[in-house]
Amino acid sequence: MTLMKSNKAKITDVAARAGVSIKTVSRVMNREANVRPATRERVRQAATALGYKPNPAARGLAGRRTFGIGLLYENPHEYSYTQRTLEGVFASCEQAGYTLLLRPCKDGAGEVSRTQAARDFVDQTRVDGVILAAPLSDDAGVLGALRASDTPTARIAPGAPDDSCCSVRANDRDGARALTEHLLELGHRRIAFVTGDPRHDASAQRLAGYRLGLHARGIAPDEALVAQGMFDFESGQRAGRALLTLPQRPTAVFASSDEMAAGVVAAAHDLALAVPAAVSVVGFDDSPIASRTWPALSTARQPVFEMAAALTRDLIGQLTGETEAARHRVFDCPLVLRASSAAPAPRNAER
Amino acid sequence: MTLMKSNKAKITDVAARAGVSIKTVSRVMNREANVRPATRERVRQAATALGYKPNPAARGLAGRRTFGIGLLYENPHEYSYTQRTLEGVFASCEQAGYTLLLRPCKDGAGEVSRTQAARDFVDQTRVDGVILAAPLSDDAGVLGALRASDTPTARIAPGAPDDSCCSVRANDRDGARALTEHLLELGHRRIAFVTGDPRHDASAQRLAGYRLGLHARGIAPDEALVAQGMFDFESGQRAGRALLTLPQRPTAVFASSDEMAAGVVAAAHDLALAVPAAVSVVGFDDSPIASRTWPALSTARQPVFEMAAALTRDLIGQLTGETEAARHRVFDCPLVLRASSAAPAPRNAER
DNA sequence: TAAGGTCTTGATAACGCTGTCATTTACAGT
DNA sequence: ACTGTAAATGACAGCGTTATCAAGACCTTA
Repeated sequence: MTLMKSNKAKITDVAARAGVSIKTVSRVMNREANVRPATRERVRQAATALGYKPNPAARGLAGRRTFGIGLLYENPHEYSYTQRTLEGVFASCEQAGYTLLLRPCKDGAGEVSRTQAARDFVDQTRVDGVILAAPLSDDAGVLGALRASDTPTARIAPGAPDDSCCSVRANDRDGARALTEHLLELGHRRIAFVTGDPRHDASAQRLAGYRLGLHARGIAPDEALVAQGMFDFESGQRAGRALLTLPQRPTAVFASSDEMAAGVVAAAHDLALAVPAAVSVVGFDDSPIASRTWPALSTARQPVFEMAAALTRDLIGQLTGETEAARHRVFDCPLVLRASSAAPAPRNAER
Repeated sequence: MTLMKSNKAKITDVAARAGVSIKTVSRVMNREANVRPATRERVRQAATALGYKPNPAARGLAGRRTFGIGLLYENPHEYSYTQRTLEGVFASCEQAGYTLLLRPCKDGAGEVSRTQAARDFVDQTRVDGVILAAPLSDDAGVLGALRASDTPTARIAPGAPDDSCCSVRANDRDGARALTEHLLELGHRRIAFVTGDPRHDASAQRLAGYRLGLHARGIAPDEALVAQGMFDFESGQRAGRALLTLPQRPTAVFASSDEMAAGVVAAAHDLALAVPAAVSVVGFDDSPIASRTWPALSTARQPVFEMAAALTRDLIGQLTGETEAARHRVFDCPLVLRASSAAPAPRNAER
């Protein structure tokens, strides 16, 4: 007869092999204090020898925690942003022994169903905590559902951080201001701006940064040079076409996302305007597309991975009781200068 | 005194309210047969009234299944591919009441650690099944670890489908061939090709399709026109530069991914070669970047979402025993013609 | 009307872990 | 050696489900 390797080692097997009670094994596996080093070692060896891995379901049932972190996001206007966020969240989860669960919340669904999605998600998974990507981080329904279910929450780029949730955001305003100043230093005076999705607080921040930059140089804001976008390529292209066919064409366009900036570049090409010779274009984010357009985009780097990783660490810290108060982190957005911005053509070259 | 809403309804509460045993509640919640409609309805109402949601940990512990599906992927050469895959997997998971767990396997880590990552993942999560994105779907170590742990697996774009795993793939060869024929029909004769990451089976398939297309028109293959790429922008740009500075410059370049095609377009711009006037460029995938370059890329659409969703359905079908044999699906890649391909300049315009 | 099913239902034992609390052991101070 | 306190350990009761299996209810059919 064949001696089949028994299925899976359980805590009792380890306890038996190490000659201790299951409780002691539990203590060792959970790195609890008050276990004699020799005992700890004995248990460790038994566990290794048996290839023991605690059953997460049993742990969850007995201990009322799942070691799961949920990431909720709406349909991304830009794939890489979500992906990089996810990677950052994962990195911190892995380090802390947590598992990452995902829940995309399709757009097109009304607010009610986003709320419902959040509710369903926590009911179905019982994650220990959730991370909300923008613009979900400002969705009152989702926030309410999470609070009702008593699930610790952390928010990415919330409009109004509050002290019940950790949060993280980029310093959009200063980044936008720096980018504006970069264009001003190159000699631009007519600088157009393409705004982002108004549901994201970042949109307002970036616009504010742009205005601040102009103001600091005493340039009067011209509302005709501000076009509405939605952070995506299409809206950028549309805005670009509108701005670049203005009677008094701007010499530079600051699109407040790289996607939109790529759209502006495409619009410029369509109009046979060379970038940056005829018009400079800058974006925001330093997403992959920034280095894939031609010419490559000058932009401000949003450290998405680092932001997500830090936020996740904070959330887990809160879960384990290591952290008391909610942390609110702000990350700077350093300029990344590439080929799409240059000094404007001399005056006589303009039409 | 305040009457606090009790914490969470459990199965005994529902059973009590409906006047049945917990087993009957369990049956109703799991849609099992052999429950009288009237009873079923009574239980349903009790469950709804109490806001009852089964505790997944308890379910997992007692029932030896977690209703979790894991998605393992390596660092994406292209963000949107992973993201779209993930969305497709999620869609099917949600529909079937499964939860999606994620595990990125960073590249740079050696094969051992990818294997270890897979092992750790299933140990830590005890998911019911795992989906492997390419090129993990051909990683012997990962495959072995999964088999050893007896975890049902489904593979995206595996090199050699076998009958123990469901799989799905695009018809890369025919798509590439159609794209090649498109260029031939436009009148191109010197068509260069940029290959993809040799670890992906798709790379070989696309190259084969290209060759088949040429062969069918009796065009002798010219190995000087085939450059090695890795599916990413950088390698495409490098290959593009090399190909476009050849003494006998090709009139069209078929880069076997959109990312690389974008790189070729950038290389053409760098060399002041107009696209498509001086050189046509086509890609493969129809990823977001295809419509964001200028000019927008002609390409073949890989229906990633649909592929991932179908594969996940198959896997879940296998888990629930509805499906017996492993299915292997193949999806066509329809051409998407945009602005980057056109008839070559007349002969006398060439150098 | 009784026998022989089939459909419904329930009692109760797992599932593998953590929490609680009691007990044992170790060690410092006298 | 003796007591007191702290550290280390273990017994055992859950945690909230599903699985097993037996029992009861309800039809058919002869």
